[in-house]
Amino acid sequence: MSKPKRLVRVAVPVPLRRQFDYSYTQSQSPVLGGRLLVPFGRQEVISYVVDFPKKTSLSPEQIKPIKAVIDDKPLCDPHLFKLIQWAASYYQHPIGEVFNACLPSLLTKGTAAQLTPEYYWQLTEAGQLAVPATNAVKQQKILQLAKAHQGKINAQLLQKNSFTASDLKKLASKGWFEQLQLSAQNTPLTGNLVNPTELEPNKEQHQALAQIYAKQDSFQPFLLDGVTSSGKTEVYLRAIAQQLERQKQVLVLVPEIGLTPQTLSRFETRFNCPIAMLHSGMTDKQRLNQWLKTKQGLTSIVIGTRSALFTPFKNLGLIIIDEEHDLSFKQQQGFRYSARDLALFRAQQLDIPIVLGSATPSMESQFNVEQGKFKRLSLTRRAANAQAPHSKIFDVRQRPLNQGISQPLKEHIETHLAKGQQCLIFLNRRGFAPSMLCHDCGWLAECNRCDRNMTLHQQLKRLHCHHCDRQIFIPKSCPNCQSEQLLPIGLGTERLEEALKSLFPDKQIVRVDRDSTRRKDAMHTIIDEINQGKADIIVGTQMLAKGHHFPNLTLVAVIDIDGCLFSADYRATERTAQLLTQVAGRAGRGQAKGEIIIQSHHPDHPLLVNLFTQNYQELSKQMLAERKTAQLPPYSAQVLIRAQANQLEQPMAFLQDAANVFKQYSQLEVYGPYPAPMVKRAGKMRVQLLLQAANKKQLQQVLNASLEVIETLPMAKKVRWSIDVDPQEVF
DNA sequence: TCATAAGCACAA
DNA sequence: TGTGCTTATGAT
Repeated sequence: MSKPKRLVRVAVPVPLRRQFDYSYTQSQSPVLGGRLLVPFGRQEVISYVVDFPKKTSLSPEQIKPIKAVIDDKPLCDPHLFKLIQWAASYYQHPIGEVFNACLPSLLTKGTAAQLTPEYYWQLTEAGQLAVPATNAVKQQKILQLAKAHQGKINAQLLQKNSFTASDLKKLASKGWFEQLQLSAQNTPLTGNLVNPTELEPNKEQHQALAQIYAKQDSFQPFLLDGVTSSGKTEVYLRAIAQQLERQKQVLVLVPEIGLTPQTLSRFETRFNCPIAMLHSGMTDKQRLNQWLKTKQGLTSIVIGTRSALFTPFKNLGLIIIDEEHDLSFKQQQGFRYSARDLALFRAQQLDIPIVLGSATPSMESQFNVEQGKFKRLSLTRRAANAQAPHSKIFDVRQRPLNQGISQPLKEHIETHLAKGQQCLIFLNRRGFAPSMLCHDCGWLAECNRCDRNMTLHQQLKRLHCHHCDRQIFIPKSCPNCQSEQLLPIGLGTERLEEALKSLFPDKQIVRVDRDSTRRKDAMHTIIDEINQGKADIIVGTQMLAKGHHFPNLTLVAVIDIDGCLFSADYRATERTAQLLTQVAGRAGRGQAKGEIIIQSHHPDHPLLVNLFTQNYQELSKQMLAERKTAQLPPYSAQVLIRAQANQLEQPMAFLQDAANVFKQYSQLEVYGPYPAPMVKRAGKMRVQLLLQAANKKQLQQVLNASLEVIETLPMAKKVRWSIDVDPQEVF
């Protein structure tokens, strides 16, 4: 008889929908939601405690003892722990991988969950008076930097100005600086957290706030539906202020590219409290520190992109989701969660209000308003003196286009420029040209690993596949017939910029796309330049569509939207309408009236006509009605099973087997399997299977019952497959 | 005949 | 997913 063992059930970060049991000794004390080091196969891995089972179906000799306990206190509070478990089950994703995706990367590697002290450098009296040698340029610059910041240089400032700690250590050895510890505990969380403001909310903002205030202690989702420049941010700031005064913390989620410096500085000037801004330039250590501080209640506001949703809070009082319609809230690979939807779960659990803001609300949120789950708060008036812009569709059929620009558009640009105003030319295609063609034999530059053309980047002198990242030098001659007549095909932002430079030789033209803003801080610099009036014409991709505020920008021109008007995906209309509305919203945010011009070969297309004779709000009512008639989400629920392998036959066969399993459930509609919109990507052949049920609950039931069977299908091991609950791109 | 690549099973 | 074992391929 073996004596009963102490058992612990853990989640291991492997793609297995299974949990594993280990034993531990009396001297070890693992905690729920804490980490363990366990032997796993031939390795040792970090794993997460999810349960302490009384008994197990395994025989005692199968159970290995744990190697070590890493945390003596839980990493996740019970709420976060429950959120993670719920998310793993809802998105049908292995729970160990979910833990890994939710925690700061240092914690997944086993780093202790302890705040490491942060240091800063303080300029000494000797440093104040120090005069470095004339050739010691770096020393001079560091001293200048210190003097510009009250003698204090912290790690961020150091990094931002590309100095290193060893530079400072050298100066410290001269006695010019001393290193001091920044104590987290001394940051004030009481007293005057909110700085006064002279901005008075208008009537609509007032009404919205009154409703939010009224629900300060209970779960209530609000859809803050406000046209561009109607002052959504001011509503956020005041709603936050109210929670701060009650000693509560606030979580603000923003889209990936929406972290505009302007919005951030508004937060910083308004609040006199520690704000954790989780941005991409942060080191892993800084991230962990902000995470730990927030958990201990040492920060008041957390602003971050989708993964910030999983920050633990001591006392969370409000969640805000800015630009809630934005696709970047849905992770598109691995653990495919929607931060917006999980935020709702979190708010419900904590019984706190949540505000989803957008000028172009998603169909899902409007549906929730319709169902009475969300309360709509409308802001219809543009702030201050801003007038609604005037919009026109230019029919470019049979008209000559000079690099995509029609003569009337050129004249409109001239008119605005003549008044000293700025123009934004929008083209959602980066690079010089979408492809390259041989004039003699018709050869086209295609990616050999994907079903797409390679984009021509003239500046980088490369052909670049935007789908698999393959890059090659531009060939001098055609690989097929050796002709040197290789021509760019189509129009990208690089080429448009070049064309505008020759059309308006005496004007300043800047380009804003992923390529021109790749360098660190480049975005910031460019935005500053635009606001200082150093740019007359701005060429940009959707990067510029959101959130930016350029007071002197009066003309927005959309060069080529035709490609977005026809798509098999039912969500394409919604996305195009959102994009156009957001881009249009950049015009006329200052005193002068704005103008929007859309060039199209389909000027009678219902989407364009409806968008401009009505507005997004009206159009979205129609779109919602169409979804209802067709029983498409949000009036139904979908899951997409994706599979890929080297040959098309394998994922096809697997998904056919899977489809046969799913077809046994009468609640389901099964569509497919069918080849993915881009069949070949990065050398893999991709196939998908779409499942639809009347609602999310039914879909969950079927998935829970059927995935065990799917996993054991013989083909399941031969292909790489994944589950996408509430998919964003179906066709 | 050896060396490397591809396929496969398994994890408590 | 990472590992190690087995099998296939192929160059010399």
